Amino acid sequence: MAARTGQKNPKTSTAPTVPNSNESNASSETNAEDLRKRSRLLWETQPRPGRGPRPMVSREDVVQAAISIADRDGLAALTMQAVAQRLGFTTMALYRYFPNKEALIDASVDAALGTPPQRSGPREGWRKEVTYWAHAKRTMLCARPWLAELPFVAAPHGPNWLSWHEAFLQTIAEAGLSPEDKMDVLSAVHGYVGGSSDTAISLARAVSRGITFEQWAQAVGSDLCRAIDDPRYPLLSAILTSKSGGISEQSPLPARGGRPRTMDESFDFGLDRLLDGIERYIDSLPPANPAP
Amino acid sequence: MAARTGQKNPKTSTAPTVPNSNESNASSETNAEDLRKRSRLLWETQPRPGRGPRPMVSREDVVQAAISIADRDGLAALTMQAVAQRLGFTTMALYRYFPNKEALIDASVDAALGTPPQRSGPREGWRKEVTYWAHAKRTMLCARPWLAELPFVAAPHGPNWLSWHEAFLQTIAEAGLSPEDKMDVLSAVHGYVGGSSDTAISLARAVSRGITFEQWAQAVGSDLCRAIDDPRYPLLSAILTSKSGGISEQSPLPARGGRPRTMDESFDFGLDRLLDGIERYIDSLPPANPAP
DNA sequence: TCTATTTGTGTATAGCGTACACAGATAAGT
DNA sequence: ACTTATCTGTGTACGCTATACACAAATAGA
Repeated sequence: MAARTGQKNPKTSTAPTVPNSNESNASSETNAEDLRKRSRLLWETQPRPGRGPRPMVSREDVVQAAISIADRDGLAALTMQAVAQRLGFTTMALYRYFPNKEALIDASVDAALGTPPQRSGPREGWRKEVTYWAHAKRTMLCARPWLAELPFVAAPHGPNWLSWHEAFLQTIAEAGLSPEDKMDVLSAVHGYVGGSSDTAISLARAVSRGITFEQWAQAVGSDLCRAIDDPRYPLLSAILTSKSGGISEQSPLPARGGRPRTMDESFDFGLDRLLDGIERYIDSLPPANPAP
Repeated sequence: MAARTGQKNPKTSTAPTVPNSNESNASSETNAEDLRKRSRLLWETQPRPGRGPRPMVSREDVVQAAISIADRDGLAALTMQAVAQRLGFTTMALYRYFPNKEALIDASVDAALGTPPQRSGPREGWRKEVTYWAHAKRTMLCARPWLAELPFVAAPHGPNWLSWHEAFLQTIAEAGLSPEDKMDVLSAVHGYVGGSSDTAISLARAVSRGITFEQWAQAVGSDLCRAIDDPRYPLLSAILTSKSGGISEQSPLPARGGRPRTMDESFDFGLDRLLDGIERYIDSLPPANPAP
């Protein structure tokens, strides 16, 4: 139901070129309507064609082709022509499956997110479960570094995106938080994981393009090291010269305790701090009614 | 010094089209060299021309033109032609200032970051100082939502980027952390702020394009609300139906305490948890030698 | 069987980043 | 002052992108 809108020629809603005025690009309501349309395309499945010839592939196949291109060569290589070629199609044939590239990418992103790994063993405490979730998410992001490259922002949230949220809510289901606090804890961890994985993602992408770890580390490190002896950055300079002068083998800087912290350990350090704070908050809550 | 490399025609290092093989796109070492070149362009100032006519504008002017375009119309509007037109130039004239668009964007990003606001009053505790820093960073990101739109990742870190790091190190200078821990605390807060500002940034961009808060909230909320009554998302569904069935006026969900939490308050909630955890870590450290 | 509808194709277009050659302007060396 | 090497901005051109549009073949309901 609600499959056919009656309108014949929807006149794709991308910016209509506006040849006269290049100042007013906010087409008043069109943009908000756009968001709704994108979301609809992600969620609704078209109700079976009817009359014409069978499509040669499924939308799922198109998405898989797009993903495998992005996986191999990065987001820049993900062009309509590349996808079409991989499917043995003309470029324009793709527009029978998705109305534009944005819609194809929306679908590819959600498919690429995948679903979080199913925890099968016995349930452990919320803290361990959250840590598993965070690691799984980070691993997923690093496995598909092109997701972080997306220039399309505020993409609609598809089924898989929601499934990651659902999985997180499972991890803290028994922690005794209010519904609102659950959502805010989710936002906090979700935000931390996304934001703190940038470096690891950048490394993953570099490696997937044939750059060695050493080359990457040297490039990133040499940026930082420009601070050394620059009077604008006395504290940074002091830290960088305090032990090893630059990026060490494993991580930007060694940790207290002698052994250098790896990049993953730095991530876990921050995650542990955040979870410490959440734990303290949970402990501070009045013990409500401890039902079962 | 080190200004002229002697090489005449550097033969710009973008992918050389590779007409025969479209499989090997990792030009072995070229990519790592690229990173270095980008960094150099960001940091080194060309040593004054010599012989020819005076440039009509400065590199700074070009960057300002680029920023004002992105500020007004978003990253997609930032084209070489638009920048040139705003300066009264031909498109190709820009290539006398920056070797390619990527370099112009690198410079624009760093300039757009700006420097963190100078704290003039008396120094307060590290925790308050870190909070100020986080708010300043979040405000800056929301003021320039196109920064989050950047498809170019792993951009080199310029002077302003470092200045934000330096400012953070000031906030925790007296907290008694080891150099390594300082860097990891910095990474954690930096990551949290960046990752947790996504929603606010998305809103800022929508608003700057003429979408009202209500329209935006409805679009984002309706995505979430697809979870309701979907058997795949029982927990999410329960939360969404527990109080207000969707996104409220202020924030995704109301907070415990009756009044709904605003989006900014949700951000602060997560930040406070993280800082609680950091505080606990600091308190757990052996008191070393309390010098002054 | 007829016919409405849909698929994949072919062709065309506007806009993008940018390579290249050139004319005029400028300063260094004479 | 004159020459000349060098740098600036311009004009033109190219390949690539997303995608609008018209069409032929294929299919299913009438």
